[in-house]
Amino acid sequence: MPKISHPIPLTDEALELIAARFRVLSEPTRLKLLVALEEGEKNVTELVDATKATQTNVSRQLGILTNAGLLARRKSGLSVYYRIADRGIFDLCSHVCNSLQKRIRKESQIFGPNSR
Amino acid sequence: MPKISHPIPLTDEALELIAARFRVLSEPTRLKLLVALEEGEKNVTELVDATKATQTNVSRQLGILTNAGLLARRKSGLSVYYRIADRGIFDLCSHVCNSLQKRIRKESQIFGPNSR
DNA sequence: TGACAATATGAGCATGAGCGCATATGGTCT
DNA sequence: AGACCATATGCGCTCATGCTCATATTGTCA
Repeated sequence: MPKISHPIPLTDEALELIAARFRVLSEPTRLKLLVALEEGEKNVTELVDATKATQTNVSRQLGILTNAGLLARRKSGLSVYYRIADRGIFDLCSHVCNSLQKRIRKESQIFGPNSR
Repeated sequence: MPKISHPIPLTDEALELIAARFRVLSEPTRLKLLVALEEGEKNVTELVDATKATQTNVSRQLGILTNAGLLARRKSGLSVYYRIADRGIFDLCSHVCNSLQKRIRKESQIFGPNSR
């Protein structure tokens, strides 16, 4: 079992920052916004339509994502357009997806390969 | 801007699961436990020492990590040994670290390379 | 079996986060 | 300026979560 050498020493403060980043990604509404923005930038109204959330909530979550550095804002007339600022998050998501799939496969084996 | 084709369709339920996984990783205490276990398995008492948290809290967080599938348990006499069950989390963490470093570098540029 | 050690768990408290309502802010057009 | 639209924000409610104290559970050993 090789010990991973971290690029950064994992002090309490570093762990705090990492946890904060994960926390930003830990809400379905915010993930939904990120997914909606994957195809390209959208304004708030479009995002409200895409996510079926209220305008208030969408604005709030966009704010959180933006000052976490995940989104960027661009104002144009009355509208504000948001876009992904850190595409690395999609890597994160697909890693998580793989891990979840692996786990689900493993769990379904417990009930036998040909159950239900 | 290429559209990423997700291995899994990102339904609301899928996003819920992904968010839940991120939520598990969004607490410094739990991250500290994962880091402590990176070098190899440890029992609860050792983890209490390593993290300076209370025994109650360590047990609780270990429980959460375990039934998220990130840790595995092994009982031996009075002790219970925990180990990393999904080493992919360290990839996740280093991705986040890189992303955070990039961001910090970018922000410090705003104040000029020779500020402070 | 009884004493003891390691771990887990129930109850309660305090804090934080998501959400909606109403309203504020900032921009456009006539 | 005034009406109107898109977005942001203060306030309050509710629910989830982390934490601790006390206690239960499980295993060991004399």
